[in-house]
Amino acid sequence: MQLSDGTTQPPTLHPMPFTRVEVALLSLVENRLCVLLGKRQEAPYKGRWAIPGGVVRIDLDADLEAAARRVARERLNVSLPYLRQIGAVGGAARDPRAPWALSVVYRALVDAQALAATPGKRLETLGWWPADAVQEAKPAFDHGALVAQAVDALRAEVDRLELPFGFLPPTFTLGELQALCEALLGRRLDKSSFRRRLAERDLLEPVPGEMRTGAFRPAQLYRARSLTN
DNA sequence: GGTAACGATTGAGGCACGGC
DNA sequence: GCCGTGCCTCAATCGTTACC
Repeated sequence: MQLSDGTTQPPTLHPMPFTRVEVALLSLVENRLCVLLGKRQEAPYKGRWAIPGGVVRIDLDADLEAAARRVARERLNVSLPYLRQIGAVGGAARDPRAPWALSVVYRALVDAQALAATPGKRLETLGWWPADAVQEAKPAFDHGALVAQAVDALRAEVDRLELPFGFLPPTFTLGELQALCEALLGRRLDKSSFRRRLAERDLLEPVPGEMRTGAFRPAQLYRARSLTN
């Protein structure tokens, strides 16, 4: 192999891992946190559900995130707005195609309706599975554990009030924000504590003169302070 | 038919209390 | 002290009912 300084790389002395990226796409579907799985067209695990993933291609991918974005395009026919790396998993028993497989796992929270993903390369169909019941899909490889990691990471962020403002509408009421967080966390939140923590972190600002009118008392509309600075 | 009174509902906020 | 829980009050609106 020719290196950038003109020298030639000697043959490797050590076996290298089978290196992949996996992308866990999360969304709220009917107010439940769900993960997008694709049904595999090819062995191994033909016909089983898995999170979209693919091999890192050093001839195509400038870095790991670029690899994840390419995989999302190829498998789902979508461009993802943002990705966050969860971490990496590796081991000898992870993938029957290789003696040792390494996966770098990314996640993204997306609007399932707006995403409009369609099955791409090596996928028969796509489906949104409830994140808390993903084991019922009998996911291929160790993808059940990877989904659990992605869900835990997202919920830990929401718990810390690192809110997914890119996932929210431009303006929202405190009730709508709390409902969204509760749906992502899969549990109810105390209104008083939630609002006090929001106020302490100074995350939101009221939109002057903007109220959400309905059958009852109009609610104040807010927007993310971070989006306006 | 028009109007007032009342209850139900929901958003917003406050406060006391207990566990850690 | 911090945080969650539970309960309360106040505001605003809608629907129902009673009264004129």
